Amino acid sequence: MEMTELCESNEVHYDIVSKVNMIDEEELSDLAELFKVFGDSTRIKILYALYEQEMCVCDLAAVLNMTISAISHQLRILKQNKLVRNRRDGKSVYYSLDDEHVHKIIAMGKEHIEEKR
Amino acid sequence: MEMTELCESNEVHYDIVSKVNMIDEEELSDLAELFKVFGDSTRIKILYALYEQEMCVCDLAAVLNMTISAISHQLRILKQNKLVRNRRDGKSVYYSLDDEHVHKIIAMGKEHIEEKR
DNA sequence: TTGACATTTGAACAATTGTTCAAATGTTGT
DNA sequence: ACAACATTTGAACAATTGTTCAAATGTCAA
Repeated sequence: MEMTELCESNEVHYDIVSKVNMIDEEELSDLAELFKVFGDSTRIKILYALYEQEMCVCDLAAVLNMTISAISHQLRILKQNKLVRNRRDGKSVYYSLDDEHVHKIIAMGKEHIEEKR
Repeated sequence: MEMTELCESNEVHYDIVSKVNMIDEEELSDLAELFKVFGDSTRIKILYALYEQEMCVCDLAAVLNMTISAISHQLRILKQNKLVRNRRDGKSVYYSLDDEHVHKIIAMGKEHIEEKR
Protein backbone atom coordinates (compact mmCIF):
# COMPACT_ATOMS: atom_id res chain seq x y z
CA MET A 1 0.00 0.00 0.00
CA GLU A 2 2.85 2.38 0.60
CA MET A 3 6.62 1.83 0.72
CA THR A 4 8.20 4.69 -1.09
CA GLU A 5 11.12 4.75 1.32
CA LEU A 6 14.41 5.29 -0.41
CA CYS A 7 15.08 2.25 -2.54
CA GLU A 8 14.74 -0.47 0.01
CA SER A 9 11.92 -2.16 -1.84
CA ASN A 10 12.81 -1.48 -5.45
CA GLU A 11 15.67 -3.12 -7.19
CA VAL A 12 18.53 -0.73 -7.89
CA HIS A 13 20.52 -1.25 -11.06
CA TYR A 14 23.93 -1.20 -9.45
CA ASP A 15 25.81 -1.46 -12.71
CA ILE A 16 24.21 1.81 -13.75
CA VAL A 17 24.39 3.59 -10.42
CA SER A 18 28.05 2.77 -9.92
CA LYS A 19 28.92 4.61 -13.13
CA VAL A 20 27.68 7.90 -11.76
CA ASN A 21 30.35 10.00 -10.14
CA MET A 22 28.18 12.38 -8.24
CA ILE A 23 29.72 15.82 -8.36
CA ASP A 24 30.44 17.70 -5.18
CA GLU A 25 27.03 18.21 -3.61
CA GLU A 26 27.97 21.65 -2.37
CA GLU A 27 28.95 22.82 -5.81
CA LEU A 28 25.64 21.67 -7.22
CA SER A 29 23.79 23.52 -4.47
CA ASP A 30 25.71 26.68 -5.29
CA LEU A 31 24.68 26.25 -8.88
CA ALA A 32 21.04 25.85 -7.89
CA GLU A 33 21.31 29.02 -5.81
CA LEU A 34 22.61 30.90 -8.81
CA PHE A 35 19.80 29.74 -11.06
CA LYS A 36 17.29 30.57 -8.35
CA VAL A 37 18.35 34.19 -8.74
CA PHE A 38 17.47 34.09 -12.43
CA GLY A 39 14.24 32.29 -11.62
CA ASP A 40 12.17 35.32 -10.74
CA SER A 41 10.49 37.49 -13.34
CA THR A 42 11.24 40.76 -11.59
CA ARG A 43 14.95 39.99 -11.40
CA ILE A 44 15.08 38.79 -14.99
CA LYS A 45 13.40 41.99 -16.11
CA ILE A 46 15.88 44.05 -14.15
CA LEU A 47 18.78 42.21 -15.76
CA TYR A 48 17.29 42.65 -19.20
CA ALA A 49 16.76 46.35 -18.67
CA LEU A 50 20.31 46.81 -17.40
CA TYR A 51 21.60 44.87 -20.35
CA GLU A 52 20.71 47.80 -22.55
CA GLN A 53 21.48 50.66 -20.24
CA GLU A 54 22.92 51.50 -16.84
CA MET A 55 20.11 52.83 -14.63
CA CYS A 56 19.31 54.09 -11.17
CA VAL A 57 16.75 52.46 -8.86
CA CYS A 58 14.07 54.96 -9.67
CA ASP A 59 14.50 54.49 -13.42
CA LEU A 60 14.16 50.74 -13.04
CA ALA A 61 11.01 51.23 -10.99
CA ALA A 62 9.61 53.36 -13.80
CA VAL A 63 10.55 50.88 -16.53
CA LEU A 64 9.11 47.89 -14.65
CA ASN A 65 6.21 49.83 -13.16
CA MET A 66 6.96 48.63 -9.66
CA THR A 67 7.70 50.28 -6.33
CA ILE A 68 11.19 51.52 -5.61
CA SER A 69 11.31 49.38 -2.51
CA ALA A 70 10.53 46.17 -4.39
CA ILE A 71 13.21 46.96 -6.95
CA SER A 72 15.74 47.80 -4.27
CA HIS A 73 15.16 44.51 -2.48
CA GLN A 74 15.75 42.58 -5.68
CA LEU A 75 18.82 44.61 -6.60
CA ARG A 76 20.28 43.64 -3.27
CA ILE A 77 19.92 39.96 -4.14
CA LEU A 78 21.41 40.51 -7.59
CA LYS A 79 24.33 42.34 -6.07
CA GLN A 80 24.97 39.67 -3.44
CA ASN A 81 25.21 37.19 -6.27
CA LYS A 82 27.58 39.42 -8.24
CA LEU A 83 25.21 39.79 -11.14
CA VAL A 84 25.05 43.58 -10.90
CA ARG A 85 27.31 46.25 -9.49
CA ASN A 86 26.54 49.85 -8.55
CA ARG A 87 28.12 53.26 -8.33
CA ARG A 88 26.84 56.29 -6.54
CA ASP A 89 26.62 59.61 -8.37
CA GLY A 90 25.24 62.25 -6.06
CA LYS A 91 21.90 61.19 -4.73
CA SER A 92 21.40 58.48 -7.33
CA VAL A 93 22.84 54.97 -7.31
CA TYR A 94 23.41 53.54 -10.77
CA TYR A 95 23.30 49.82 -11.39
CA SER A 96 24.83 47.86 -14.26
CA LEU A 97 25.51 44.24 -15.17
CA ASP A 98 28.53 42.78 -13.45
CA ASP A 99 29.80 40.50 -16.18
CA GLU A 100 29.03 39.03 -19.56
CA HIS A 101 28.07 35.67 -18.12
CA VAL A 102 24.71 37.10 -17.18
CA HIS A 103 24.35 37.81 -20.82
CA LYS A 104 25.33 34.34 -21.98
CA ILE A 105 23.16 32.57 -19.45
CA ILE A 106 20.07 34.51 -20.48
CA ALA A 107 20.80 34.00 -24.17
CA MET A 108 21.07 30.26 -23.63
CA GLY A 109 17.77 30.13 -21.80
CA LYS A 110 16.04 32.12 -24.52
CA GLU A 111 17.39 29.74 -27.11
CA HIS A 112 15.96 26.78 -25.21
CA ILE A 113 12.51 28.33 -24.93
CA GLU A 114 12.35 29.32 -28.58
CA GLU A 115 13.47 25.90 -29.76
CA LYS A 116 10.90 24.06 -27.69
CA ARG A 117 8.00 26.30 -28.57
CA MET B 1 8.47 59.52 6.14
CA GLU B 2 7.42 57.02 3.51
CA MET B 3 6.57 57.47 -0.17
CA THR B 4 8.05 54.57 -2.03
CA GLU B 5 5.17 54.53 -4.47
CA LEU B 6 6.32 53.87 -7.99
CA CYS B 7 8.34 56.86 -9.10
CA GLU B 8 5.92 59.62 -8.36
CA SER B 9 8.28 61.29 -5.94
CA ASN B 10 11.68 60.55 -7.44
CA GLU B 11 12.90 62.12 -10.59
CA VAL B 12 13.04 59.64 -13.47
CA HIS B 13 15.83 60.09 -16.01
CA TYR B 14 13.62 60.00 -19.06
CA ASP B 15 16.50 60.19 -21.51
CA ILE B 16 17.76 56.91 -20.05
CA VAL B 17 14.44 55.20 -19.60
CA SER B 18 13.28 55.97 -23.12
CA LYS B 19 16.25 54.05 -24.52
CA VAL B 20 15.08 50.80 -22.98
CA ASN B 21 12.97 48.69 -25.28
CA MET B 22 11.48 46.38 -22.74
CA ILE B 23 11.25 42.90 -24.17
CA ASP B 24 7.97 41.07 -24.28
CA GLU B 25 7.02 40.65 -20.63
CA GLU B 26 5.61 37.23 -21.26
CA GLU B 27 8.79 35.97 -22.83
CA LEU B 28 10.79 37.16 -19.84
CA SER B 29 8.40 35.41 -17.49
CA ASP B 30 8.81 32.18 -19.45
CA LEU B 31 12.54 32.58 -19.10
CA ALA B 32 12.23 33.05 -15.36
CA GLU B 33 10.08 29.93 -15.19
CA LEU B 34 12.77 27.96 -16.98
CA PHE B 35 15.49 29.12 -14.63
CA LYS B 36 13.28 28.40 -11.66
CA VAL B 37 13.41 24.76 -12.70
CA PHE B 38 17.20 24.78 -12.50
CA GLY B 39 17.03 26.66 -9.21
CA ASP B 40 16.48 23.67 -6.96
CA SER B 41 19.30 21.48 -5.75
CA THR B 42 17.37 18.23 -6.11
CA ARG B 43 16.53 18.96 -9.73
CA ILE B 44 20.07 20.08 -10.53
CA LYS B 45 21.41 16.87 -9.03
CA ILE B 46 19.00 14.81 -11.08
CA LEU B 47 20.08 16.58 -14.26
CA TYR B 48 23.72 16.08 -13.40
CA ALA B 49 23.23 12.41 -12.72
CA LEU B 50 21.32 11.92 -15.96
CA TYR B 51 24.03 13.77 -17.81
CA GLU B 52 26.28 10.81 -17.27
CA GLN B 53 23.82 8.00 -17.56
CA GLU B 54 20.19 7.20 -18.35
CA MET B 55 18.51 5.97 -15.17
CA CYS B 56 15.22 4.80 -13.71
CA VAL B 57 13.45 6.51 -10.83
CA CYS B 58 14.68 4.02 -8.29
CA ASP B 59 18.30 4.40 -9.39
CA LEU B 60 18.07 8.17 -9.06
CA ALA B 61 16.62 7.77 -5.59
CA ALA B 62 19.60 5.58 -4.68
CA VAL B 63 22.15 8.00 -6.15
CA LEU B 64 20.64 11.05 -4.45
CA ASN B 65 19.67 9.20 -1.29
CA MET B 66 16.10 10.46 -1.41
CA THR B 67 12.66 8.86 -1.51
CA ILE B 68 11.29 7.60 -4.80
CA SER B 69 8.26 9.81 -4.39
CA ALA B 70 10.31 12.98 -4.00
CA ILE B 71 12.34 12.10 -7.11
CA SER B 72 9.22 11.29 -9.09
CA HIS B 73 7.63 14.62 -8.25
CA GLN B 74 10.71 16.47 -9.44
CA LEU B 75 11.02 14.38 -12.60
CA ARG B 76 7.50 15.41 -13.43
CA ILE B 77 8.50 19.08 -13.30
CA LEU B 78 11.61 18.42 -15.37
CA LYS B 79 9.54 16.59 -17.95
CA GLN B 80 6.89 19.30 -18.14
CA ASN B 81 9.69 21.72 -18.94
CA LYS B 82 11.14 19.41 -21.59
CA LEU B 83 14.42 19.01 -19.78
CA VAL B 84 14.14 15.23 -19.52
CA ARG B 85 12.27 12.55 -21.45
CA ASN B 86 11.42 9.00 -20.45
CA ARG B 87 10.85 5.59 -21.91
CA ARG B 88 9.27 2.61 -20.26
CA ASP B 89 11.03 -0.74 -20.32
CA GLY B 90 8.95 -3.32 -18.53
CA LYS B 91 8.28 -2.19 -15.00
CA SER B 92 10.97 0.47 -15.01
CA VAL B 93 10.77 3.97 -16.48
CA TYR B 94 14.10 5.30 -17.69
CA TYR B 95 14.82 9.01 -17.76
CA SER B 96 17.40 10.86 -19.83
CA LEU B 97 18.24 14.46 -20.71
CA ASP B 98 16.05 15.92 -23.41
CA ASP B 99 18.55 18.13 -25.20
CA GLU B 100 22.04 19.52 -25.07
CA HIS B 101 20.85 22.93 -23.92
CA VAL B 102 20.51 21.57 -20.42
CA HIS B 103 24.15 20.79 -20.71
CA LYS B 104 25.17 24.22 -21.94
CA ILE B 105 23.12 26.07 -19.38
CA ILE B 106 24.66 24.17 -16.49
CA ALA B 107 28.16 24.60 -17.88
CA MET B 108 27.64 28.34 -18.11
CA GLY B 109 26.44 28.56 -14.55
CA LYS B 110 29.40 26.55 -13.29
CA GLU B 111 31.74 28.86 -15.12
CA HIS B 112 30.18 31.87 -13.44
CA ILE B 113 30.50 30.38 -9.98
CA GLU B 114 34.09 29.33 -10.45
CA GLU B 115 35.10 32.69 -11.83
CA LYS B 116 33.55 34.61 -8.96
CA ARG B 117 34.91 32.38 -6.23
C1' DT C 1 -6.89 -13.10 -11.86
C1' DT C 2 -3.75 -12.68 -8.38
C1' DG C 3 0.48 -11.03 -6.20
C1' DA C 4 4.76 -8.57 -6.45
C1' DC C 5 7.29 -4.90 -8.18
C1' DA C 6 7.80 0.07 -10.09
C1' DT C 7 6.12 4.45 -10.52
C1' DT C 8 2.78 8.15 -10.15
C1' DT C 9 -0.37 11.06 -7.85
C1' DG C 10 -2.98 14.03 -4.36
C1' DA C 11 -3.36 16.15 0.00
C1' DA C 12 -1.11 18.16 3.83
C1' DC C 13 2.62 20.33 6.09
C1' DA C 14 6.53 23.22 7.08
C1' DA C 15 9.69 26.29 5.00
C1' DT C 16 10.93 29.82 1.78
C1' DT C 17 9.99 33.84 -0.96
C1' DG C 18 8.37 38.51 -3.06
C1' DT C 19 5.97 42.53 -2.06
C1' DT C 20 4.25 46.16 0.85
C1' DC C 21 4.46 49.43 4.42
C1' DA C 22 6.86 52.22 7.50
C1' DA C 23 10.91 53.98 9.06
C1' DA C 24 15.93 54.73 8.70
C1' DT C 25 20.07 56.15 6.21
C1' DG C 26 22.67 58.74 2.93
C1' DT C 27 23.45 62.91 -0.10
C1' DT C 28 23.15 67.65 -1.68
C1' DG C 29 22.18 72.57 -1.58
C1' DT C 30 20.82 76.42 1.19
C1' DA D 1 21.75 72.53 10.79
C1' DC D 2 17.89 71.93 7.94
C1' DA D 3 14.81 70.42 4.23
C1' DA D 4 14.25 67.78 0.11
C1' DC D 5 15.44 64.02 -2.60
C1' DA D 6 17.11 59.02 -3.34
C1' DT D 7 17.80 54.67 -1.66
C1' DT D 8 17.98 51.02 1.79
C1' DT D 9 16.26 48.23 5.37
C1' DG D 10 13.27 45.35 8.64
C1' DA D 11 9.02 43.34 9.87
C1' DA D 12 4.82 41.37 8.38
C1' DC D 13 1.89 39.18 5.17
C1' DA D 14 0.16 36.21 1.55
C1' DA D 15 1.58 33.06 -1.87
C1' DT D 16 4.47 29.45 -3.59
C1' DT D 17 7.27 25.40 -3.08
C1' DG D 18 9.53 20.69 -1.81
C1' DT D 19 8.91 16.75 0.82
C1' DT D 20 6.32 13.20 3.10
C1' DC D 21 2.70 9.97 3.60
C1' DA D 22 -0.84 7.26 1.83
C1' DA D 23 -3.17 5.52 -1.86
C1' DA D 24 -3.72 4.65 -6.85
C1' DT D 25 -2.05 3.13 -11.29
C1' DG D 26 0.66 0.39 -14.42
C1' DT D 27 3.37 -3.83 -15.72
C1' DC D 28 4.66 -8.54 -15.66
C1' DA D 29 4.77 -13.51 -14.51
C1' DA D 30 2.51 -17.45 -12.72
